[in-house]
Amino acid sequence: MAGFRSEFLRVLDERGFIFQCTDPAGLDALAQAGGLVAYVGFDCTADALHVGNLVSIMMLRWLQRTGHRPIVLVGGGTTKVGDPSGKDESRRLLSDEDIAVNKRGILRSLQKFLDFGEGGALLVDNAAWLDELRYIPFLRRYGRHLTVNRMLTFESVRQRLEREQPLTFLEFNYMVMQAYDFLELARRYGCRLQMGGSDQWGNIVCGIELAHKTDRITLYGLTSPLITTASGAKMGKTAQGAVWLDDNKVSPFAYWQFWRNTEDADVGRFLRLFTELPLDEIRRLEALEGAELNEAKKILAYEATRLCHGAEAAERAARAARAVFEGAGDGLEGLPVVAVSRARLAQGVPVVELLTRAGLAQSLSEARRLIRNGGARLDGRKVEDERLVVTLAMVGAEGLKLSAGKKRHVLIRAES
RNA sequence: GGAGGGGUGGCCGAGCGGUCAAAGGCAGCAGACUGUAAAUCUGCCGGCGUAUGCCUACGUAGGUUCGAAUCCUACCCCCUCCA
Repeated sequence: MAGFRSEFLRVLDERGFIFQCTDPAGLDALAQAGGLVAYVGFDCTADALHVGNLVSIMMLRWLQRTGHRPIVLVGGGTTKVGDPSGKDESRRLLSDEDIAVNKRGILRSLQKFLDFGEGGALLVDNAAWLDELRYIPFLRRYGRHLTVNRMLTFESVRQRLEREQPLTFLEFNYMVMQAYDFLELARRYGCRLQMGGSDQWGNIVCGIELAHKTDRITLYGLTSPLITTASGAKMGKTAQGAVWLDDNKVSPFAYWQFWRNTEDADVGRFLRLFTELPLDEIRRLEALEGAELNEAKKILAYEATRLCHGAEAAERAARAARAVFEGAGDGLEGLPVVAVSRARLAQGVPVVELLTRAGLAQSLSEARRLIRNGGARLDGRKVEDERLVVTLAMVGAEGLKLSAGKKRHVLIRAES
């Protein structure tokens, strides 16, 4: 599918964003003409986005950078229905309040990547039209164009049926809602393209077909490959769950570390997808071998963190990493800080409690185990006694580095 | 509506009156080896805890028993077949 003429598709293609496209040539021409409006939908099930959403976000970012207009559709309405594509069990239904909170968080995550200023990216909530949809008129107008035969062939549905897991009518309607969203966005904002992960293909196509039948307009769909790590794990899921793009949930230091720990085989691919470095630079970096490749990982970590948290935070994270892992300089202030009151420290705080508070262990028992396994350290020295009590003097003015294993570190600070 | 099967720790999955905080696998955490990689090996892996100690847990609620994840009753949920 080489030879795109529009900058937008060329970039996406070269960087590995394209999995399927309904009509590459047609879309290319449209993009070439300029002023393309495209959207990606995010559901509202959490109060932030995570690394798993990053591919879509980067596609929107490139869209904007190459002179087009991104629309972010949050599923305030569809979240009330629940996407069956996840193939797990039905999702829990959220209240309006949850959804409102989540929407704000999602916007917060996105603002770092997209410009929502005048004439820029648009944030739209499909509750605007879905909430007041009237059943009979809707069925008469759109239901006639959608055949169950067709819908049953979609992957998301087929999987459920084959696995003999229940698929409720409510969920079955998800794709209808999403199809209608596309149509509605086309009407309201002239949106012509929907992008998403490869699991969204069926839903996207459904919208394209609907729009063609009702409004006789041609819409386009573009999906990105499902990103897994070289060893097959789903991207962006780690120990504590998702790697969030929100610095309140995942510190810039932890975010930087996430990228730094990329598997060798993924470095090139991730540089293309998750940074904006020029391709020849990336080719040079991914050609590095053995331990040299670590340099590429640091650059990946820096660039990815910069996009998400800004240059300054990325810098601090990089410095903290150098201090912690290479013993170079004092960049410890870049570590996530856990503040403990002076008064508390004056009385003495058990290390196990500190470990738990710092999020390095989930319970006191786990903290204890960590110590028994020899994984807990204070300023680099192994904690031998699980009953150890940390005092104000130990923390000092500089703070005290508390570590769980080689990779998780936190700075304990006294606070008045 | 009828008949049958099933609900066990984050997931899968054994257990079917005591020796069960519950085999095994996956995931996770830590240690060793390395390059903050991968692979491999070792340990840990409900909570509280100085503790051979206590608490919570095998769908829910009761009951039988010295003792129940295991037996009985009711209820809820899921699946299969029949109508």
